[in-house]
Amino acid sequence: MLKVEKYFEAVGFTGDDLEKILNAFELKKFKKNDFVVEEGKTSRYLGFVETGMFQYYIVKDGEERTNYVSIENTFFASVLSFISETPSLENVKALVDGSISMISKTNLKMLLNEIPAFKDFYIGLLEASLCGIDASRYDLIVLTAEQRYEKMIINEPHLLQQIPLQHLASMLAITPRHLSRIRSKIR
Amino acid sequence: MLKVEKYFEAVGFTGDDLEKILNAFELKKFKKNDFVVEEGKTSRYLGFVETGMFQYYIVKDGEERTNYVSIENTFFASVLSFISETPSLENVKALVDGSISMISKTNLKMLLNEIPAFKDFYIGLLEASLCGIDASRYDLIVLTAEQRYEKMIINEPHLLQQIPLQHLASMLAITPRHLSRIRSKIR
DNA sequence: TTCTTTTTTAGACATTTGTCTAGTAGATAG
DNA sequence: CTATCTACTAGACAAATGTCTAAAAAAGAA
Repeated sequence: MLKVEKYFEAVGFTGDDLEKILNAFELKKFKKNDFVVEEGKTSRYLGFVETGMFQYYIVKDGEERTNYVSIENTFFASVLSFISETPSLENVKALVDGSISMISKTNLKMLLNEIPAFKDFYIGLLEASLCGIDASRYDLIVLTAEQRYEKMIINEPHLLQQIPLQHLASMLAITPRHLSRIRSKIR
Repeated sequence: MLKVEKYFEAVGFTGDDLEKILNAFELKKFKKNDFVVEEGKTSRYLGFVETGMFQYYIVKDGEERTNYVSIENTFFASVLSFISETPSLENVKALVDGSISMISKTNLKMLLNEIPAFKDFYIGLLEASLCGIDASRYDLIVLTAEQRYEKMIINEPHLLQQIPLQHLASMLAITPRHLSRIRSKIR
């Protein structure tokens, strides 16, 4: 059973509605380093991570700068591209083998029109995303790099264990060199 | 005529719906340095700036750190507080005398339930906010302080003329000292 | 295992940014 | 007009962070 199914059940969808929702998704598999979204191409899909981890990053001066990493049981999209239908500024690629339940923008609109409760679900999803990204931006402004790292240890310990430090560094908006310094200081 | 009325007309609302929407808002006036939202208090209002400018900031180590400044004809809220109904981390205060059309969360929910098209409007508002804040976070990670300042000159020249540099500095996530340095370098 | 590649650490030094402080200019109040 | 306050600039120095480089450690492949 797909995780996306459990998710929508837990949110309260049943019967025909649930079936219609699940039919709107399709499962796609990715091998390590496969691209889900490529810079310059418009991404018309919203994804729900079934398995694996997916890294968002942009290439700046030849280097990968990671914005975020999505893990199992979460929705994700290349926000700007998906919403405004413009070429994506960022890449999304699989950090390990994994799979994503994806829904096209067309199907999403169909669900929004046909299932009233789905609109409320989508509003909730947008609101939660807004809170998450607002809090993240807030941290970038208010906290020091060291404080952001400590917060990551507490709030996202799974990332620490699974993701190369170089990627974590750019999520913290610092260089790997500096993260190494912070780590040696803290221990 | 209130700007919020023009706004909802332009978005396509008419007749009873428009009237119902406008009745849900109430106009509040603020004098310079009045608080719209206070840290620690839950903010249950969404606002539409009619006149003036309103500064969001948090107090860190006794200093004001500005997150954003809202100007005329834009919606705003203390996002985290409004959506998740938790005490606000930030203050919002009037930089000059001004007025805001405000709608309570209760009234917002009422409109969402009673006017189907209002749900679509709200989805659009959330999507636009998400794009805006995502782009802003992106800039904080990818651009240097100098590049962020140059972008502000191009995209938000009105801020430059109206807002004290100390506030602009913290919007750029730097100190006034450093902004002064950047300004003298660029000219 | 052994070889190879990737990840992580860290030294040395450069650059960026912050802190503290003071001075100047402009605004405002009396 | 004078005194006071606020905004802005800037010098001197300190702290934070980046760059370049190399080596150790860990992970993966043969």
